[in-house]
Amino acid sequence: MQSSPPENNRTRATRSVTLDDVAKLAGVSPITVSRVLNHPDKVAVKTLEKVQKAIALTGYVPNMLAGGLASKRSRLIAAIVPSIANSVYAETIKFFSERMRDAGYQVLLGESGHKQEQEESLIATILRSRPDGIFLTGINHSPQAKKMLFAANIPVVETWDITPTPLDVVVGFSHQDVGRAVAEYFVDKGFERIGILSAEDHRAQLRQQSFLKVLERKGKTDVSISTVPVPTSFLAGRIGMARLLDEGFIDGAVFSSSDTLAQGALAEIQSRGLEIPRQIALVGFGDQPYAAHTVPPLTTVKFDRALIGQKAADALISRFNNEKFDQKIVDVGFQLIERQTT
Amino acid sequence: MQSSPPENNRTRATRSVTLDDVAKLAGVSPITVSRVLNHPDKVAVKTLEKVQKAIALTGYVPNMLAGGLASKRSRLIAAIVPSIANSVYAETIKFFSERMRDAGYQVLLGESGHKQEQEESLIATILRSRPDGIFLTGINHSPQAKKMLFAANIPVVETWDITPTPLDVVVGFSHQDVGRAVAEYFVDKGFERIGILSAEDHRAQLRQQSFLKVLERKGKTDVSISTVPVPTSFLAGRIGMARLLDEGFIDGAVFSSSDTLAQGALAEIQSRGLEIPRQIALVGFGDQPYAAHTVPPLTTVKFDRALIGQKAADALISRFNNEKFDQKIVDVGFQLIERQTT
DNA sequence: TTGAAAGCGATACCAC
DNA sequence: GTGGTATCGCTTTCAA
Repeated sequence: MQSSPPENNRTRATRSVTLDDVAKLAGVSPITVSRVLNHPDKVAVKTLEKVQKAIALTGYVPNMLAGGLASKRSRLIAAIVPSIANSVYAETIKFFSERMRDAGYQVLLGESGHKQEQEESLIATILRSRPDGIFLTGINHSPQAKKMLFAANIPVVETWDITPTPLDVVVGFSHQDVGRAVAEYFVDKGFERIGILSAEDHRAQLRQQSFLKVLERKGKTDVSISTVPVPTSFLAGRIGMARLLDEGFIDGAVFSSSDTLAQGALAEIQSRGLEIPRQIALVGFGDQPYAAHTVPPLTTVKFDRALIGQKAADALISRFNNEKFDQKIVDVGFQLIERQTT
Repeated sequence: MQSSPPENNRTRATRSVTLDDVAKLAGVSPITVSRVLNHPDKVAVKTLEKVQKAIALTGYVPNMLAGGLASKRSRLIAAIVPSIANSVYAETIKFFSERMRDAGYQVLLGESGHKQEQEESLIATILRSRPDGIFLTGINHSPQAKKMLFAANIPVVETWDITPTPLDVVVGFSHQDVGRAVAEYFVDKGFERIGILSAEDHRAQLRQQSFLKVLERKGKTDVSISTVPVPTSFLAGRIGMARLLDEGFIDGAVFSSSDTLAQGALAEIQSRGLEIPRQIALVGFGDQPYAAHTVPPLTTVKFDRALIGQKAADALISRFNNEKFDQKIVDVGFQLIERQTT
C-alpha cells in the first residue's frame, strides 16, 4: 500500500512477498512456483525442492484473492445458520467446517436470526465473496434468495430438514416424523396429561404441529403448551417448565423442543421435588445425554448433528471434484431413545 | 420451491455479469459504476440513478475477490476461537460478527481446538485470504504464529484475557482476579469444605491457580478438585459433580469453571435431594442466570460476553477508519453476583 | 517438464 | 464529476 522507508533489510517489507519474488529467488518462472503449490506432482523433484526452499526463506503466503480471481475458484464456502449461539447449529457447523477445511476450503459464516429476509440479504452479501458452495439451514428461502442462488450457479446444500424438491442437495430428516413418533410414544405409554415445551423455532413448530395432529386423532385435545422465545437457554427451560407446573401440570409427559430446554426443565422439576419420570416424564430433542449414572433417565429424540455437517460437506466436496453425486436427498434419520431406568 | 419455467430471457448467464457490463448498459465508464457502489456521494445524482437502474436490471453482484485484489482491502475478518460449540465463544463471535457485518466486513471462522499448534496452522491458512484484521482468543500464541501475524501487518485483537503486552489490542479481563475474588468470597462466607469443578481449559486453569493460591495463604489446603475434559457439557457437569459428591463432599462450596458445568452440577445436586445453597453452594462462571424465580439461587461470576465481541469489533473498525485508537488494553471486567435467596 | 502471454474483475491515480 | 490507464497477484492456455 505504501512504501515509505528505504527498507530492504528484508524485514518488515511493506509490500508482502509475492509469487514472483519466490520465483526470482528460486530462479524459475512464476508459473512453476504456482505448480509447486497446486500440483507438486507435475514438477521435477529438483525444481520442487529449490522452490520450496525459496518459499520457506521468504515466508511467502499465497494470496487467495488473486488465485481465486484467476481460477474462478475462491476456495471459500458460505454457511448460513439461524443462530450461531445455538449449540445444535454450532456443532453442525463445527463438523462441516472441519471437513471443508480438510478439503482445502475456508468457511464464511453468516447468521440469519431465523428470519427469511435476513437470510436473503445475507446471501446477497456473501455471494460477493464468490464462494464455491453454500450451506443453508432449512428449506424455506425467499424467492429472491432462490433467484440469487440460482444465478450464482454454485452447489447449494440445504440442511436440517428434508424435502422432495431441494434447490440442489438436502441433508436432514423429517421433523413431522419426529412429532408423530413422540406423540405415538406418549400414547403407547398411556400418559394422561401431555405438555409441550417449545421454542419459537420454525422446525420446532413443525414437530409440534404433527405431534398435535396425532394426539388429536387419538382423542387427546387438551395439551398444555408453553412456548419460549429464541434463543433458548437453560433458564428459558426452567421458566417455561415452571409455567406448566404452575398451571397445575403436576404429572404427565412433556415434549421439549430442545435439549437445552429439557435440561432447564429437568432442573425445575427436580427443584420442586417432583420425581422423573414417575411423576413427570420428559422427552428432549437433540443428541445430548443429560443424565449421568446417578440420576433418573429421560427419553430423548436423538439425531446425529455431526452427521449432518459431515454429509453436507461431503455433498459439496464431491461436486467440486466432479464426482457423480446422484443422491440429492440425504435423510440422516433420528431415533427415539428410551433411557433405561436404574 | 422450483422455478423451472423459462423465466426472463436474460437469466442463466454462463459468465456472471461484471462491472463492465453494468457500465456499458448505463452508458458510463466502469470506474463510475465502482464509485456508485463505494462512494455514491461522489457521483451526480442523475448518473447515480442511471447506474443503479442498470445494476438492478442486470442483477450485478460485485466481485469482492477482484475488488480486494485491486484495493488491498478484502473486507474479510478472520476470527479464531478454541471451540465454536462452546456457547461462550459462540456468543462472543455472534456479537463480534454482527458488528463487523454492519461495518461491511465478513467473518472467516476458524477453530483452534484449544491447541496452540492448531491455531498456528489455522493462522497460516487464514492469512492466505488476506483478511483485513484478525480476532484471536487468548493471549498465548506460538512464536511462529506471532511472526506471521506481524508479517501480515494487519490489526490484531486478542480477547478473553488481558495482558500488559498485547500483540496489538487486547479486550478481556483478568482470570487471575476472578480466581482470587471467588476464593476471598468463599473465605468470607466461612465455608469449611471447598471444591473445584473445572474444565481442562487454559483460562479455567488460570482462575483455578490463583483461586488455590489465595486459599493456601488462608490456610485452606484440602480442596477437592474434579476436572473434566473439553468440550464441556451439561452431562460433564453432572459427572464431575457426582465425583465430588461420591468422594464425600456433601456440604461446602464449589467453584465451577463454567455455566454449563454448573448447570449440570445443579441438576446432580438436586437429584440427590441436597439443598442449594444450604448444603452445597455453587459458584458458576459466565453470564447466564440458571435460576428462575421458583428455584434456589446461585452465586455467579458474571461478565459480559457481548461486550467482548463488540469492543473487539470496535477496536478493529476504528483502526480501519484510521481513527486514533490509543486504548490498546480494554478491560471489560467482571462482577461477583450473589443471587438473593428467596 | 517448463515458460510466455493473456487475462480474471475490480480500484488507484491522475488528467480532463 | 467523469474517464483512461496501469496495475493487483495469480492461473490458464498453448508452445517449446
